[in-house]
Amino acid sequence: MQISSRFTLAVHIFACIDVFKDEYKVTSDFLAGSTNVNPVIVRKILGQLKAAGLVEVARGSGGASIPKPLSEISLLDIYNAVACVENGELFHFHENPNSDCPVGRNIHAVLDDKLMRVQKAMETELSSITLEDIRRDTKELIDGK
Amino acid sequence: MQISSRFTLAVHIFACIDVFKDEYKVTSDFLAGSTNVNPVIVRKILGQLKAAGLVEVARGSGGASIPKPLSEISLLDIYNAVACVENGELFHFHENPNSDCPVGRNIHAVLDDKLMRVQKAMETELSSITLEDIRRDTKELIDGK
DNA sequence: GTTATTGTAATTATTGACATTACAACAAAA
DNA sequence: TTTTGTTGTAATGTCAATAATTACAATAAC
Repeated sequence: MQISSRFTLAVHIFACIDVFKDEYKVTSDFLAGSTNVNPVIVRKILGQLKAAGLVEVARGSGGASIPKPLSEISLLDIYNAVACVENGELFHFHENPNSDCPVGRNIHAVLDDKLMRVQKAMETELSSITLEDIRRDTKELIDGK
Repeated sequence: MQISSRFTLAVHIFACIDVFKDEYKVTSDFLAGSTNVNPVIVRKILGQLKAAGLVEVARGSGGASIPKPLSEISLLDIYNAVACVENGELFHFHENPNSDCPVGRNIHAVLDDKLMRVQKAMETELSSITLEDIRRDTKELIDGK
């Protein structure tokens, strides 16, 4: 299975909020229009980002905003906020290896640290990219430089 | 979503084949016993590993074996063989960003290379671990050192 | 108060994972 | 050559996650 599109959606949402913050009120309907997903899905993602303190959402009056510098929000923050993997574990281990078998009894101990290393490598790379990078590259493309 | 347990299952299967190769005929039923998953699932995984040239399976007479040195089979080889992610793409991108929106039109171009970097970081780490590492650590635990 | 919007529940469709039953194809031993 | 054990594969079922959609109460500004 792939990592849920909630993640790329969330990044798209951040890019929109930043790009359009001065021109429009960036509502869930507006964001649904740009991402082409249902407004309710957008609101769920905004809810998760809000719970992580990464966005502010104006109830009633409407509109989302980003309450801190883009350089302080990494793709890892977003990845964690939208909870793409259960328990934060990238690999799904088969549930009940047979403990009566020498291999089944030890497979977890053998594999766990290695899988963790792989996961950390991925998360480290995610944490090295921030929304400021996204903003810069998006602006460059939009301005057609 | 997490990466399918087919991956950890496959590694478990390799460990079993190696550990028990001299004592038992390692059949799909035997492997099903150690992993605690259905023998048909084991056969499907063995089929994928066989297609990738990572195992040999004796039709009729039964039993699986590993046709090359453990040090030449990496976790990345296994990961690719069992096809845990579609198209080899770790991240599922939302399908139809609105091309009438400056952000929707450019989000792919902005994100693709960054996501690829993250994916490569993970795959590089996977490729640095081989079945020889698994064999060594498994043996150490089984022998109680 | 009217209006626009958010937060959330409920329902549905679709997809992948994994389990399970069943059986033909196959290979080796009796 | 029949018997036995095994593989490969199809068909079916269950379960969980994703995502779309409808509906509506709670909220905030005008």
